[in-house]
Amino acid sequence: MARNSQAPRIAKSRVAKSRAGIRPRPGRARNENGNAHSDLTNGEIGLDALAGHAGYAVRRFQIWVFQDFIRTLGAVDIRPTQYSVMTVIGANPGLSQMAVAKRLGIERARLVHLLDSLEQRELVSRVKSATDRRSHALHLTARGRTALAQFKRLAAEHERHVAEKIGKENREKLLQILSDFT
Amino acid sequence: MARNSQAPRIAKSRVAKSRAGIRPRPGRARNENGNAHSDLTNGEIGLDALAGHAGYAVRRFQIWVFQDFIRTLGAVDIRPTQYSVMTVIGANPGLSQMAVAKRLGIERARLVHLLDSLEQRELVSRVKSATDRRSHALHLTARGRTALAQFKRLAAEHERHVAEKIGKENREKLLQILSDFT
DNA sequence: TATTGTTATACTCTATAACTATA
DNA sequence: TATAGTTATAGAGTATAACAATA
Repeated sequence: MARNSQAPRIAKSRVAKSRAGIRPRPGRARNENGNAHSDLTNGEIGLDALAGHAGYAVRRFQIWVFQDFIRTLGAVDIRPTQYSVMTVIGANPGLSQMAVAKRLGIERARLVHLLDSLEQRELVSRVKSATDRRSHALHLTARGRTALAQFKRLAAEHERHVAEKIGKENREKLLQILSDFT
Repeated sequence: MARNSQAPRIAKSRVAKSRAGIRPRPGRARNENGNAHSDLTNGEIGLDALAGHAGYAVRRFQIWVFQDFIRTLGAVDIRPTQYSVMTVIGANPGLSQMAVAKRLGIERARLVHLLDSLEQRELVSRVKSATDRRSHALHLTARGRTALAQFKRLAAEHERHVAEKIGKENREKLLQILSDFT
């Protein structure tokens, strides 16, 4: 083990850690609530402490959902953010990059790269705005419209996976609870 | 505008885009559903197309929740993942790094850096396991236990913010729906 | 002066691979 | 051989700052 070894070790630009002298009570593990692993009697790692935290559950769920989305749309190589960009442009052709970025909560600097990639694939095109020559009007190409229709069918399949995972009613309740965040 | 300008432009390792000839119908914007901005009558950007997508709502909600967590625990400089690591170690002292990583769905390589930072701040310590000298038993330091108690009070305040945002009942329903992901 | 799109940088997070010391 | 911890690297994603063209 490099860390904590007695031999001097080379560390590039990282602060020295774990001074060898400091070691806490290495005896029988006792948890911070005073009980000796009472939450481990089932052999699993106790996480009661995180159970009441909305953010933790939401994070884990979001990871699952995105992974399923990426898997389900893997054959067409479209990720969630790319899908959301194409969907917004498809429903609102002519939007500027700023407008799309604001609507989706994406940094405009990042949208540049997302659009570069979609434009290379000839799914989206930038058109110079006639009224404001600083801005681009965004459109789907003919190919992009056809492709988006397919992406939407796959996304619907993905939504069915979500419904299978948490239950149809729960999915609908979830969408209702989070409707402000759409 | 550098992009699409007629003058030659230097592009480092990026594929040439937007051949100047190809420009889609720049006329009146018409959306891909065939209706002319029927979803824009209120002056807002239509997103009906994303409304039924659980992943999108969950992503936006998760961003909000994490930002509030980071803000609420900003004074103690603890981020969600650091909090979850300390909480699991606090509730299950003596766990190995692998066990913590698996339980929280973190890459073990990433946990190394997370623990480096927590160890530098003397909140967590690695103790060589007596039974398996490859592994470290993880413990909170005395300082870590005191600190975690304070973090938990702040996290509880954060949860109240969540309840204010989506409603007390909705928060509880959400936790129930997502209980499998804890 | 302010805004749009762009470029660039830095930092976080994720995903991998390889290395070491152990088992 | 396999596993635990570590190091390193590459790709997303996020957050900023600065710049040119245009308003």
